[in-house]
Amino acid sequence: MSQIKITFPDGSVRDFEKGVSGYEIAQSISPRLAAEVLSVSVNDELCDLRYPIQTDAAIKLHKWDDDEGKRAFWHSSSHLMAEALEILYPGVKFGIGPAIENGFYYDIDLGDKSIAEQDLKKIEDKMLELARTGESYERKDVPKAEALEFFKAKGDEYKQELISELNDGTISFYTNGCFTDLCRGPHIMNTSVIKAIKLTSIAGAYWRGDEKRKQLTRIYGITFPKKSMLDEYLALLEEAKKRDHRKIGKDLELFAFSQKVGAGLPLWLPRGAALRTRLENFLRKVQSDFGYLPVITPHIGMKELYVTSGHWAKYGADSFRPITTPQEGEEFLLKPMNCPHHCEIYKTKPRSYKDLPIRFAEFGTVYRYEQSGELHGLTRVRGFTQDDAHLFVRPDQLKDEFCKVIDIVLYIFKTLKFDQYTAQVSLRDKVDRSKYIGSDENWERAESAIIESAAEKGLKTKVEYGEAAFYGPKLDFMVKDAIGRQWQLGTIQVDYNLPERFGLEYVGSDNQKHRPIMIHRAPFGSMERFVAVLLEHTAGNLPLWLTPDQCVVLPVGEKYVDFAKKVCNSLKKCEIRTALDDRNETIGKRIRENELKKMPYLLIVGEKEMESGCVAVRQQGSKDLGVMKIEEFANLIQQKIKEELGEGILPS
RNA sequence: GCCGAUGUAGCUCAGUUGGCCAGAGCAGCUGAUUUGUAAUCAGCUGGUCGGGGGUUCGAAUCCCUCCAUCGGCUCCA
Repeated sequence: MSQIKITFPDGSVRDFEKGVSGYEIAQSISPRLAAEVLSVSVNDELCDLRYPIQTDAAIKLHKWDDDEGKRAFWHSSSHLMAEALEILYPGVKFGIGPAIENGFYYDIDLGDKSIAEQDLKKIEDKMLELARTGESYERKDVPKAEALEFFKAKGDEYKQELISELNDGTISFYTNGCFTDLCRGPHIMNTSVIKAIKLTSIAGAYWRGDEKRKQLTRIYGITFPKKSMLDEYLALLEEAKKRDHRKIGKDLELFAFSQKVGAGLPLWLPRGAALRTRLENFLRKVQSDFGYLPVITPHIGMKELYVTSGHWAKYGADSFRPITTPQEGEEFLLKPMNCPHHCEIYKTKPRSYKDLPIRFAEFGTVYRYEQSGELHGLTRVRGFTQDDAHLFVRPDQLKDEFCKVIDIVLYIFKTLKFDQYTAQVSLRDKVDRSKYIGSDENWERAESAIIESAAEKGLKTKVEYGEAAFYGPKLDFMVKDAIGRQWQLGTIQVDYNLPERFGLEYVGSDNQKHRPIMIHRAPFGSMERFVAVLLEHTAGNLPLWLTPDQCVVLPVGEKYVDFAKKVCNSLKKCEIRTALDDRNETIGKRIRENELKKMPYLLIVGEKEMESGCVAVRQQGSKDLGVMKIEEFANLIQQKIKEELGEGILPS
């Protein structure tokens, strides 16, 4: 009997019989591990636990705690759901059914039947019933012809399409109970470990993500090896809902929407407007230090402007319709972006190489007719304000300027404690180049400028193809919301195309005309989306420098109102945003309400405080900081704000 | 735009199978109370049940349609 050497993640090596499976290895270590293990990596390749290992190998056993373990568990759960569906809806056809970040889904075609949310319980029950029988997941390698034949006989054209794109010899089937699926695997050993099941939602999803093809029914679900884990997960979702910026925005009176004004057109309420203005001023200061020149441009522009920029051809049909005038044939567009206006500012006079880089900045409000189903709170709206700027640079300045923009984005993220961001390099689609304008040569220059700048700044980036803007590649900064959805915030783009289309020029030291390169950039992305994500991150407990009110003074009773007013005035003199709550309510009620409004500090004043010229300080979240002099409290706030804002940033 | 769901007072929600003038708590208003660290008491006001159309003797409740919102898909200059 020949032996093979198995290396474990800790570096230890043990001998096993040739053909040993991951499951048997787990068993040899401990029965408990064998019970918990879900999949195995053999030489970094994910495998079934039953897979016989024939040569020396490094292995890693995956349990629930590993992403790989969860994936096998959820992927197997999607097959279990498919089996239940096949039993409950005979003749159902299957698209794809992968594991996702939280759970799994399966895309199905029910023909002329349909499925509604109330049917999910029935499917869950069937799944549980099947899971309890402990069906095993059996793998079988299948020749392509046989695989095609199988799904042809079954009448499932989706699987046939998938198989037709695979190479013969790489095709495998998995069977659990009466359900057999085309699948690469790996899967868990059997269904008995699936103890808790929740089918979460139904959605339409286009076959292969193509809106021109048939829409299938997608069923989302999640499963767990323990009932208590499902309960915890559901509780977590409930918690996340409390952080939803739409709820916080309403509760704290930051913004609102009105059907009459129109969907996706946010109304900033006084407290929200104050918050947003502070964010804008924060960035204005940084930009001023970095040599940006504020400009202001109108909210509309001639249609011709966008024909020149190429936006009309690309987006015209799906935009707000042009505005007409009493003048025959005259058409204006609500501006969907600021770049063309800024190009025209660049062109107001001849530019020398000595003038560059030129950086025009504007908090520019733009309007885009987003699809109705896409609107979402403040994160996806039809009217929003970009913290926009366009940098016109010489080729030799491109990388340095790009890096300085990265510095600004990272400074903002650091100040607001966004430490969980992804830097995404958004490039052209590898195959389909038809949706982009400009020469390959310019695109390649732009793409390498981004990649090199990101590398120079030591950014860990993820490259995504097909995510570029139509006129150029981007470096996008993505941040997640309360329930894990990714949103693009900051964006930096290199553009050789618009300068060409607008005929932008500068005179070089050689007295010849040259074309500048444009950098489009918006570190927040948009004020709306940034505020939304900020609210979800902080659960509405904004940093002190941003909150509408920093503290509120609560006189214990009528006799102390005058003193409370004095306290307010002294704090206002120290530029501390102070509110007074002298309503005829009990102190307990006023404390409760101000806590719910997320007021950072409550200053309670009564007899003792009045005599000693002090305030009793209570920090949001029931923390008693004791009694202190008014100046002492003012210092505390000012100190805290300094800490929040840090050292600031200047160009290096 | 597509699939699924939801829409009752400013907010959170009752109103199960169609049937007397549509309810509660909070908020608001009036009055009493003048308060020491998360809800003082009493009274009052407030809704063409998302809009429109239909079925019916009768509609918040059933049907159609439009709008908005929520979860996805597609899209995102």
